[in-house]
Amino acid sequence: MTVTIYDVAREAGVSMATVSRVVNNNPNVKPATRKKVYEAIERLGYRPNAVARGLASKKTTTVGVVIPDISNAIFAEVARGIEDIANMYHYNIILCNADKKKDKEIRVINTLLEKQVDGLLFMGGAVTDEHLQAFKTANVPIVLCATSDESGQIPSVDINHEDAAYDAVKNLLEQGHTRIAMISGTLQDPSIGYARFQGYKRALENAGIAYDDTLVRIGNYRYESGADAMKYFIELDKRPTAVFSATDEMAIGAIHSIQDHGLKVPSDISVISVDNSRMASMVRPQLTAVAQPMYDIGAVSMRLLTKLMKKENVDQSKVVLPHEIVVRQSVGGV
Amino acid sequence: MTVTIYDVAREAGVSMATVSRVVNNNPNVKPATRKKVYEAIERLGYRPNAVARGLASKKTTTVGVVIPDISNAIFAEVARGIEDIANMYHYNIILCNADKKKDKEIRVINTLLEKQVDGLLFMGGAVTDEHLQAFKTANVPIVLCATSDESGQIPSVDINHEDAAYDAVKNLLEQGHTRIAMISGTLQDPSIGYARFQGYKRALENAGIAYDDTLVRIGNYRYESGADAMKYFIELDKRPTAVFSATDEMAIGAIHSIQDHGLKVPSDISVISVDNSRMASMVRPQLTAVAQPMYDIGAVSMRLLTKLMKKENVDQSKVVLPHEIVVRQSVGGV
DNA sequence: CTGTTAGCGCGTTCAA
DNA sequence: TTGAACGCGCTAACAG
Repeated sequence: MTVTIYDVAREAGVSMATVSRVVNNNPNVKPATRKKVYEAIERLGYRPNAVARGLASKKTTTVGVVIPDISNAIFAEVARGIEDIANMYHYNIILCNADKKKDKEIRVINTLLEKQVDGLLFMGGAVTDEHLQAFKTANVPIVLCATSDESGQIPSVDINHEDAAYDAVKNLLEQGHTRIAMISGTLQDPSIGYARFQGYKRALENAGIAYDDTLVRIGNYRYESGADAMKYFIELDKRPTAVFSATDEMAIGAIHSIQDHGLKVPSDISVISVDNSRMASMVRPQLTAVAQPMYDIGAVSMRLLTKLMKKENVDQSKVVLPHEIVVRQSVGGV
Repeated sequence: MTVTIYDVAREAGVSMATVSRVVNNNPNVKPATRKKVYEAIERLGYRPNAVARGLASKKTTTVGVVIPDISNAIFAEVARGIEDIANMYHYNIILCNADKKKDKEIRVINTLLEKQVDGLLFMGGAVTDEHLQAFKTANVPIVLCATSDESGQIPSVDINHEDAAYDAVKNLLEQGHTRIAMISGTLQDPSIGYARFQGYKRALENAGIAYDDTLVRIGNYRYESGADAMKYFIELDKRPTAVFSATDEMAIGAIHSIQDHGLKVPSDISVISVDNSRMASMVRPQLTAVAQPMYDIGAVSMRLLTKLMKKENVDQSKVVLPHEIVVRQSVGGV
């Protein structure tokens, strides 16, 4: 039924070793022989069995990717960066959604390891001791991608989320705002939640503004939660003149909420966020945001992983990509 | 270095066959033996090698997914549906972006087949003879997902794109519009481009309205192209009173373009589209659209694939999922 | 430049 | 209920 390297060998009148050589582009084959083999391959419709190859060579040319949720635009962008580079180096990726749930993450890491992936890209929630434990039993390289790692032992590529938030809020401060609210993600989420919240606090502190927790609402990253948070702020006695949102989507919810209350962005209330997803320029007014280079985070982490897999030595195993503020129309002076 | 089934056997004082049985939940093992084996596994930190398993059993419990572009929200949603169901049936997915390019598609199909996937989910552009050819050499089941197939020989799950477009335009017609423009995708794209364009024409025809090709612009699915097309329509001598867009994103571009020209949606110009992505409710006015159940398309196609892989017989190998119109605020009477 | 020979780690008969 | 032995399809020395 299935044609093997052995069939090709017989058809071409050579040994299977020779067939293996031509399939693997080993130069030690006489051109004439090579030609014979290629013809036999063609005639028989031979297709190399990567599983057998993987068993014999202990390399599968596939890497595992654990991601929170591929249907989230931000992560999908990272995934595209990963896949493009993987493709470039002839790797395939096995994609697993884990929704930032620790149990699910540990589980998929293990099945990925069972599948003998040559490396692992981990994008998740907090990296706990259990994660570290699982990583340790892997004897393949791992790089964290858009995920922070308190321990600092695992190679990683991300932006500095706290600085990004800090810069966003600083921008508001520079426009003269002093009553600045925040729509945060859950503080359990280390990078997007906690770090950005810390950046917000630090920026206020540096400006000598007292932190006021009535000006902070926790959202769930969705549009509606941004709108809800904004509604709350608007109804405050002393409403804020500017809002910092941890993500674009919540920021857009906030903008629409402001407009629905008959107020204007940015003249009544300014809005800024971190992400700069494609949606940022698809609202009116267009959203000013600190850009998170998601595609690059994916691409760079995959590139780093290829180096690790090839045992090349890397000078930087913890890379922090730069972020920058993209000024559009949602922020104005006070 | 790596601990094998053989090490476990020795540690537990049984044969490797027995270890294999307990790992595979074969009932023919005495509980006491099973326990011994489990303990040995635990002690040694044994992890089954799925590659070796795949070679021996000729099953990899992984399926290949070729997708146009994972960073596109629509496809990412499908992918999530696929992965959820795959996960449920203990399959993993290898994800390959192919950008609807035929060459790339053929290439990844082949490498996926080399990797011995147990099945293939294909989401691409047109299904050509070359595709059919590649599919034929696969001896694993294949299902087309959100992709049309002229030949009708391959199992598939999709919506009826022409009907969806027809229904969208009909909605406009029912509101009394007669000058209806269309922002189309490329006609080379069978489902989103060509089929939706045909639906548009058929709806006009049924209403006795002559087709006017000055009222059709081809976009590239992006926001900007929608805005550009709309700009063109607005500057027409006899501008349309309604616009049908092949996708949400272009529709949103159109809405903003209308607003930028000082006109209003829907009182001056109505807008409708097909997709109903999350963004549809993230614009003002919120977008009325025919809903494409992307998650379900992914989930159902994966479910179908599992049946095919298990050689269960399926009554429907060509499933067409229903679409429905989601009325929001972007369409009004003429 | 080419062929022979071992495994790679595991599933699976077939006996016992 | 258990074990011995073979083979899955291929890579990788090692000879020649």
